[in-house]
Amino acid sequence: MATPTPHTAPAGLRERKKQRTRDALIRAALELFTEQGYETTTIDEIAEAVDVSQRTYFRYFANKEDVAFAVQETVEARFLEALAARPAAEAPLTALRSAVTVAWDDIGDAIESVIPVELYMRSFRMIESTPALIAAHLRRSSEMEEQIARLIARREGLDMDTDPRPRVLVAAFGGVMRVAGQVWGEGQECSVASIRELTKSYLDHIGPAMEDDWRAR
Amino acid sequence: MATPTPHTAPAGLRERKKQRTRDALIRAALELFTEQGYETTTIDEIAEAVDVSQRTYFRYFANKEDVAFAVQETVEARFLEALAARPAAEAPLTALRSAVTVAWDDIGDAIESVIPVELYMRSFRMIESTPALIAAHLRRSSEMEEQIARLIARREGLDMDTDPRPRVLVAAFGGVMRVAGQVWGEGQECSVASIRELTKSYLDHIGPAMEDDWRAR
DNA sequence: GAGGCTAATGTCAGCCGCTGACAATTGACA
DNA sequence: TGTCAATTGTCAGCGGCTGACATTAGCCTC
Repeated sequence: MATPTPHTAPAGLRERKKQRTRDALIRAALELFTEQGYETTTIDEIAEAVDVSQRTYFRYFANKEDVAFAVQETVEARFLEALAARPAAEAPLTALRSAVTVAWDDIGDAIESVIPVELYMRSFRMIESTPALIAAHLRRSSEMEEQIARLIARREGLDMDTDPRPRVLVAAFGGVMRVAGQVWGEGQECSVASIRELTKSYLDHIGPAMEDDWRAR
Repeated sequence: MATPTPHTAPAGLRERKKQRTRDALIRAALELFTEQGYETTTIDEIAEAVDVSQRTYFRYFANKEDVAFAVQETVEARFLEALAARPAAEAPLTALRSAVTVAWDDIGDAIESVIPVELYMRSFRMIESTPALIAAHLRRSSEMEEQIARLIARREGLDMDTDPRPRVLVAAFGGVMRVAGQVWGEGQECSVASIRELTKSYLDHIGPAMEDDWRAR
């Protein structure tokens, strides 16, 4: 049995060329977005920077927003893999926490193969300060949470349609992840290690946050 | 001292006319959106139905999405008022729960003064099945949650920048509210009372959902 | 109640995101 | 090398959205 999902480089010249165009579009778009702003950047500019037609851009990305989340997509895929690999004995929240911790190690390389981490971080900030991208980000996150909740429900042998607990837990988890991302984006330390540690410590607050009387202690 | 916020009818003819145009645009838009779909409806159609120019539409609403959330806006305002009025002695989650319960009673009338509740419900379903509107809905919700978290933090005398608990609790609260809205939209019972009860019972799950071992029941 | 003021509206031109259709180019494979 | 299929470019066009300017219509004063 080989690796669950290879993450390998493609074979043919045609395929490699496509990959290069795609990566170039991502780099150019993020560079332009972070430098002059998302709204003021046009698709024509992105396409021109990579020397392809506007129509070609839309053959790689369905819309203007998508290119901003292309890297995030791989990050999320890695996390889902890591979560699915957690032992069934772990409690739900523990499994989520462990999966995040484990996944971040692989993720760094996956990001760096397309863009420098520093650009990834800048685009993070850009997303959080652009209303249209915030909306897209949240929608993506909620789809992600739906998948995660399904996974958790299956682990625990629960029916998501009648038991709201998977969704509720995952909603809290997702919220914490989002906040962690924001704080990381605003900070100075742009290493992958720093966001991993930030996430871990924030996740430790999920339990205590639900107590009734916060003023006691 | 008068009522905290009047919700009264405006005075001048000019003002009343504006209000009527606005309401007519909302009604026409929701009717068209729910009947033939959001994407396939054009602003020109909405404007024509109310017999105004397309440009006028954009003087009332900043974009195509906004008109779909016009009613929701009043709903949210009522909730915030209700929350601010809760006694300081209540625990955070209790205050949220009580505010929701109290607010729904006023909200029914506020909705009905613009559109029939049945249309409100249909538009709810429409929003949840339209990707672009889901994104907008989530962004609005997250802004709402930010406000709520701020309110909660102030009640408890906490600093939101250092203490993540307000955000985490409100994230869970917001998630549950969203799920309750979805379930209500998909159901048959389109009364305001039904969504109020649904919300109440769902909120009761927030505490238990955070336990470590769900299989211990 | 006539006239001036200002807010609301209509009209027009134009940018940009996005799509379908068709032609031109280029890698793949016999 | 020649055929086939995939990728790309070009073009036309729709719909969301905006600025600019002219027109209309409520408001307020004398």
